[in-house]
Amino acid sequence: MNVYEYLLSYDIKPSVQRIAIMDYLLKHHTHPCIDEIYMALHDDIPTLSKTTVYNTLKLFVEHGAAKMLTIDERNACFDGDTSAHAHFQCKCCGKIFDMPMHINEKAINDIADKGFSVEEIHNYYKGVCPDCKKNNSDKN
Amino acid sequence: MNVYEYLLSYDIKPSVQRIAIMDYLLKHHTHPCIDEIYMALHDDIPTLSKTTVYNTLKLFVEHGAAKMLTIDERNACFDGDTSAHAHFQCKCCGKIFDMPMHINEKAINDIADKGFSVEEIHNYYKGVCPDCKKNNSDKN
DNA sequence: TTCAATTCTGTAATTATTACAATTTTATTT
DNA sequence: AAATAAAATTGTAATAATTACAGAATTGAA
Repeated sequence: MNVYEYLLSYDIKPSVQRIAIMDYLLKHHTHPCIDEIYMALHDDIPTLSKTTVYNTLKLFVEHGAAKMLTIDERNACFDGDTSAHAHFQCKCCGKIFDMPMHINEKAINDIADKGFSVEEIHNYYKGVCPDCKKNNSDKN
Repeated sequence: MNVYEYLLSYDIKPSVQRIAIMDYLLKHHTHPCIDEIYMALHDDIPTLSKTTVYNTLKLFVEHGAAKMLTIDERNACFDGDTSAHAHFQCKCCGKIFDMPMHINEKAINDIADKGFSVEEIHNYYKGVCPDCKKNNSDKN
């Protein structure tokens, strides 16, 4: 399935901009922020507006085609991988990595039993990634 | 232990402002944002500056006396309860509730085995709280 | 009491995000 | 194919959260 059809499957009308943004999300697992996407696509689509990137990602999230991450304190990041998975952000380089998510059914049930409707599960870790650990030890 | 000693135990020099802010955090489990704290303390300390609230919370987080939550998309929230626990934010009213955290030792070990140093575990849910569920059904 | 260090304050600057009106593009109807 | 309507995009301006910073106030030590 190409990106055009992929967007249609989420009830999103494909446009040049939307296809380019979704394509970027699907091909780059860097959990990009608005600016990363905007700058990356600016070469191909010089008329692209940052407002369009904002609007488009909001649309994607509303239609379930992307997820917004509020892991980074500075600004929102976006993930084209909508499957259940956890994340790890390196405090040193800021990169966000994908990690497997182990859903605890009992924990969810306990919350539901208290009368809460659970719609989203967020799970992430912070620490230092292997690369930064290596680089830091090299300095000594 | 009073708040004065509590701050000292985290190597934080107590001042009128710091004591008031930590006291607010310890007594209110609402996961307040900067503005909530600022407005709540403004009556008692009319000279309080919002910059001081920012600086103080940053200091608390650095010393481990408070945790910053980036659950709410609008602005950062703060938690004086530094024990390991999860959260639930209601998409309707925005309130953040405390939930028990079930740490999955195996998941942490798997991440560590990949060469990552895990320093923080974040776990939260989003959905609708019991009160909002009730209010929404009342409208029908 | 004097001096130095720390803390606090208020304003200005910065940055991310949103609002909105005008323009462009796309789809539909005649 | 031209005219019309609807939707999407753009760019600028506004908003809001956060940070930078310099001066004032407070604290602690000599």
